[in-house]
Amino acid sequence: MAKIDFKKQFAKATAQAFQTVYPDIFKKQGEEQVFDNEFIYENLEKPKDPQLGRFAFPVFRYAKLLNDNPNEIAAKIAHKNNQLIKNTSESVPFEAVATGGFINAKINAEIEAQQTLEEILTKSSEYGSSKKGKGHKILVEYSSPNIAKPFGIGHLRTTILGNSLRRIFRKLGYEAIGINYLGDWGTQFGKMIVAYKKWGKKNKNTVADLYDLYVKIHREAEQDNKLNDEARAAFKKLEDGDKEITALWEYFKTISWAEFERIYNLMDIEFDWVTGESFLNDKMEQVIDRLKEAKLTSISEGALIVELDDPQLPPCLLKKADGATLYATRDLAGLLYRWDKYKFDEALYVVGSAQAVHFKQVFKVIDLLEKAENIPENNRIDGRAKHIDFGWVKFGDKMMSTRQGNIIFLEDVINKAVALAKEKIKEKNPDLKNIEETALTIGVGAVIFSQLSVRRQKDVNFDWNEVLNFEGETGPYLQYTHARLCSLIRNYHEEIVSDINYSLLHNEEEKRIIEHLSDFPELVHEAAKNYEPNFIATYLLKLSGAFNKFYQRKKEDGKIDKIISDDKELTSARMALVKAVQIILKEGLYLLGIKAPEEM
RNA sequence: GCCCCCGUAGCUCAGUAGGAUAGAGCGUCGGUUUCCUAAACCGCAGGUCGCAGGUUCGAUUCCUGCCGGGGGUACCA
Repeated sequence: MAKIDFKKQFAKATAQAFQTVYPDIFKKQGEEQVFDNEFIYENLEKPKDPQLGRFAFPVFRYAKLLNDNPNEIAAKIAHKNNQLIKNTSESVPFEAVATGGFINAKINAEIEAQQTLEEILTKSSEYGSSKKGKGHKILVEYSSPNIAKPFGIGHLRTTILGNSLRRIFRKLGYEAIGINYLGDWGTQFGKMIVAYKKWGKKNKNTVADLYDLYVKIHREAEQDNKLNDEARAAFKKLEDGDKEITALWEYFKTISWAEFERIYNLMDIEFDWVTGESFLNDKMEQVIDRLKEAKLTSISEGALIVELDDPQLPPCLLKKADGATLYATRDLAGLLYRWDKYKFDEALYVVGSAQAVHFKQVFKVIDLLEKAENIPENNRIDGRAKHIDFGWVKFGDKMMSTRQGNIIFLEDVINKAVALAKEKIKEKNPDLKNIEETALTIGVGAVIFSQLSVRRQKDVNFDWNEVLNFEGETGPYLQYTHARLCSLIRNYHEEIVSDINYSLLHNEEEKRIIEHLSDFPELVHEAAKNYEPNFIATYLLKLSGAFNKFYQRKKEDGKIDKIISDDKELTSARMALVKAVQIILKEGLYLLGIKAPEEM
């Protein structure tokens, strides 16, 4: 059976109906396109109440044009629509129903159920995958913690967002390359070196020790300006390749990376390329030369700058008055390097919104450079690089700031969440085999989900009670639902097949679930288009809610209408649905970076 | 000063390329289990969608102004 695209069929039939009912509409110059099936397809929406139908088309806009009132238009079109569809197909895919000024399409639920479940059970986790991105390269830079600073929850958001985006784009066939761009260079290392020489322990330093030094020197420097001078001098030495200073810097890096790696392993965060700002040390001068040759640079107050022809943007600083480079210089060199190396279609920077101006400057400089060098438009970076910004993580109404020491260590958060998960398991499922591993999965799942349950650009409050809550709209809730589904599959000792009696899945609860399942592919596209993993998080909550409702539905006698019953035909139909939900829930969680336990 | 983001139920958030009575979770109160995992489900209560205009058949959604919160605004990242 060829797959029916209900949406397209409905749009097409509606367009035809318009032309049949109002044959003179084409006499109106310039209005034709609003009656063609593409326009209608694009303007289809979901009815508020799913009982009204699967798609809806509002006709208010036509009232003036057709000189008729919306209710009449909807009624006439719906009527004609039904006539047309009955004449053209054997099995009726949908029924058009006029409600007010809307034409609602009640689609044939049995056909949709069959199409959807057959496809999911056949493709399994590949359902919703596509080849859309085939041949396209997309770089995703995320996490990028700073050496010598602890991995705080401030870095949690970029890490989780980027990791998820990488997986989402891969699902759509893109070659997505995750980049961890470590903050391993810059004047703060001058401060670190001075602090370490003054107060540091000789051995067995942890990141926490280094961080104490970092906070201390920031405080001291506020009182004593000489420290800042010393720090600048130290950083200059580092840039000049001083042996002793470089060894210290390497030492800081080793300590830090050990901690970062431990956290990435705990959280199952993946990268394809781990690099750092220092990687660009020998690549900045050539970029500066290019900019000079393009006559874009100038000296202002002793600093080397690029003036941007935008009154909204301050000039981009390439070199400070003391000759040291800045992070914009490094990002410029980095972007040009990545362009040479990858020829990407898109380069995403998953970085907090505080750096919006910085990225605007960097992208603007690139734009000016490419124009000045007359690079052909199809070979330009311009427009391909994007700042994927996100809001702050606040704690007790304060912004997290590593400089002020107002920070929560991510590892503490994970440890607490895992410990709590362990407690819950012992309380609820003490016989569980791999308690340690499951507790880790759940604890980490809770932490990850806490960052994805809010839209990117909003600030999030870090609230222990919320992160450590495993009930309601949380990661563990989704995981629990998944475990439940797996439990059903275990208890059903027969093979799950898609060759079932689809008419048995006719109740509202089952229909809602199938509708959600059928929406999944489009949803993944939307998430990618908006760089917004939260779409998937919200979707999974709805899917899980719909399933749990079905799972605990009661019969008329007040008892649970069990999925596995003596009615073999019914059970086999329901189990096909169960399996499909399990597949999608697991896949959706994977896209968020969360593991789906089979038992918990 | 200028620029950007945010302002939806007591709290945390969905909903926004305009559309049909604005939805969840947490918290309060009440109910459901001789157990297909109650980390669940059902119900009650809770809203001038910051305020005021404008565009529109229709605005939480778009535009303007204002109020409130946050961020940014050349030698930090």
